[in-house]
Amino acid sequence: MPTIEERTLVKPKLGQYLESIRKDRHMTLRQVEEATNKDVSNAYLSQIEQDKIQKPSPNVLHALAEIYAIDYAKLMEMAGYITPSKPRGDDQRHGRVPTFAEHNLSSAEEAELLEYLKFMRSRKRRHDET
Amino acid sequence: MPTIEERTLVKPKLGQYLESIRKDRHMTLRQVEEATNKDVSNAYLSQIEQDKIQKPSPNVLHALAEIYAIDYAKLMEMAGYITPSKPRGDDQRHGRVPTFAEHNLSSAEEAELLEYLKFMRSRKRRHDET
DNA sequence: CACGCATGCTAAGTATGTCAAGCAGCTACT
DNA sequence: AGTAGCTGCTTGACATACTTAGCATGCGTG
Repeated sequence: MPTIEERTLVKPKLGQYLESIRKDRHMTLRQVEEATNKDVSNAYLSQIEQDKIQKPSPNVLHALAEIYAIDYAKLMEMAGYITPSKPRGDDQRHGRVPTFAEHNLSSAEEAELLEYLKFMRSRKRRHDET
Repeated sequence: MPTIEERTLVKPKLGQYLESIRKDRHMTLRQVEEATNKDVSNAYLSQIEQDKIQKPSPNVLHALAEIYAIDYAKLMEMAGYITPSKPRGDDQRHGRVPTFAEHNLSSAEEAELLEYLKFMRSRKRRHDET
């Protein structure tokens, strides 16, 4: 299936945008490579700027956003990712306050509890529901 | 300096988490595949749940977040992506929405989990083992 | 001129996300 | 027995992000 009218949907390309930003900051490809601590190699950045890479990974975009001091989410959008873009101040949907919220679960504990929950439920086949 | 030991740090894995959510929603791999309009194949979801995929693409995570009605940013974070909402600094006690909020725990399950948490912590006081 | 050497770029390779197809186990029904 | 339908899972192939080494051009020096 041909995608719907690619031509009319041509948005500002990620590559061009990134190149213009870099030029604006008066940086070379290798300077950016350095500045990002090799997170983005000069060769790779070149490919990105020429739109040879369709979707650079979010982490790469983040590195670039940081050193250029531009908006990470904007880059994500340009790259075709769906941005979380929810500064959602609104809280949980169900009024039920999660019991484990106050328990300061460490990540490891959380993992273990999840495991145990899985075990519990797998063992419970018979009478589900309350 | 990092307060916790990174090597033994076991975060709740993305796969484990996704599997528990799917089970909680009483869905099969293929149902999810259908629900996401084939954005996520059942085969691939299986691999994700078994942590055979290290970083599923954001778009895949978004599809899953949508049908499970869970937080996209949380999945992104779990997958190791940097989210626009800065997680700056080392936080081992992730402050975000608690994992168990999405699991529709029955009170019986809640009680049992609490008990198990108590047990875990009493056991860990002396020995911390994987 | 030649000799660096910095800049942007490319070619070829590696790593890994993703899918189509298919397999093993299980349940149920005739 | 079969056998049909789900279930989760694996495999083999492909697409593409990403790397490493190197190229070509320019731009200065001695």
